[in-house]
Amino acid sequence: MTTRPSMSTTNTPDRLGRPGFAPRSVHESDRESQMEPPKDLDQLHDDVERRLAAAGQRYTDGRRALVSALATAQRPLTLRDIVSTVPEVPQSSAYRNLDALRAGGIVVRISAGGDRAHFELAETLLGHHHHLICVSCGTIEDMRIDGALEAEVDRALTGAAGEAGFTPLRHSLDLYGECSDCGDEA
Amino acid sequence: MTTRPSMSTTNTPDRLGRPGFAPRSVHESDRESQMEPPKDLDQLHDDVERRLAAAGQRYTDGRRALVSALATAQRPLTLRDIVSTVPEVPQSSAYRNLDALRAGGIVVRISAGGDRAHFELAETLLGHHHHLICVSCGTIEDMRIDGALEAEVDRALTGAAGEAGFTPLRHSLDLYGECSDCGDEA
DNA sequence: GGGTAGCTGAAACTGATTCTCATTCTCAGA
DNA sequence: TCTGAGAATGAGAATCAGTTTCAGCTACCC
Repeated sequence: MTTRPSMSTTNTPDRLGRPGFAPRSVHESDRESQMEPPKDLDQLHDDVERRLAAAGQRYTDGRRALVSALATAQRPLTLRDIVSTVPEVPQSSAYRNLDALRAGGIVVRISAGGDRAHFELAETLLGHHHHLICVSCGTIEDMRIDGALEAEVDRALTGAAGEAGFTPLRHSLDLYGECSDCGDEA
Repeated sequence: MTTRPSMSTTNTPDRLGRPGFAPRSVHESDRESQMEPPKDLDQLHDDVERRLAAAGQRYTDGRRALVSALATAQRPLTLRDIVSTVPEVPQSSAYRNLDALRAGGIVVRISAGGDRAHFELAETLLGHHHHLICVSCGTIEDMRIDGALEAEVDRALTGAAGEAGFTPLRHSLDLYGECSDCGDEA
């Protein structure tokens, strides 16, 4: 369960965090050995194109630009971030295309970081990870934790869910705090 | 302007779960022994009143009604839920008072469950807990997990946060899935 | 070339949340 | 009991993220 990209993604091709595209955070050098070598952007685009095709959708320039922006950013972005990074894609198209990418299991939407939604590539592309969320500026960074602990958490949650008659799909484990930038200011 | 990025509870008294007010989920009988006996509503109101007073704010009827609604609900509520439970408090006052209660560390706002925010009593009143979030109907239920695992998660997160130069405040561990109601329908 | 389904951009719309402002309430001090 | 200051309230307007609509465009198949 854990990793199912996102609720709406009923057509997601594969299951658990298959590490994929480039590593994104500074603190994962220790994982590098267990990961496939990071894909480059071209490989990512090929992968995305294949998935969209499987979902009967085209991989247009606009969508390609969005995926590039998300892949390059190394962290979840708000719609505003995305639109300012890729100004040639108007807001409405950005929303619509992110939606198409979500339906294709390429992108997930995160609601944790305050008022506005963040978007990032799905865990099937990035691997399972968690978030560091700055309570001051709302920035979200990726982080990974030990696999064994991950499994234990998953087991505990599944147990608790069962007791409540709840069918588990995935978990989210986020840490709220102050990022180095905001902490320094204080 | 209230704009303080939602989680602005920078004045929250303490970090991770000090158990307090009544137990709220079915699966915590095993914790009961380690908790203070559950407070009743009157005690809760006294506590809240004291905290608000300390923050230089009054505990008016409207605020009291909101706290009662949240305490009675046994789960996080949306603004809509709250207003329909306490129709004598108009929407604008509800938002404003929830804000005051947030500033006083009485209430927290949860953004996990989709588009609309949920509100619940702070962990200093309810004890540390997590959420089961239904991806179909958006309902959120409380749940608790084993204390030892909790500590381990906390340690792991704090470690990862440190590496990223991040000052940890609290974590959130939520399970997404389908609640029994929505699962049954399918 | 013609047809068609999927895309696009602009603009209007929706719904949650916040702000404004006139009015009312509370409470300490006179 | 009265008063003034400041806090709180209620109604409605404003804001803003996100969604929908619609007419025009494009890629692709025949």
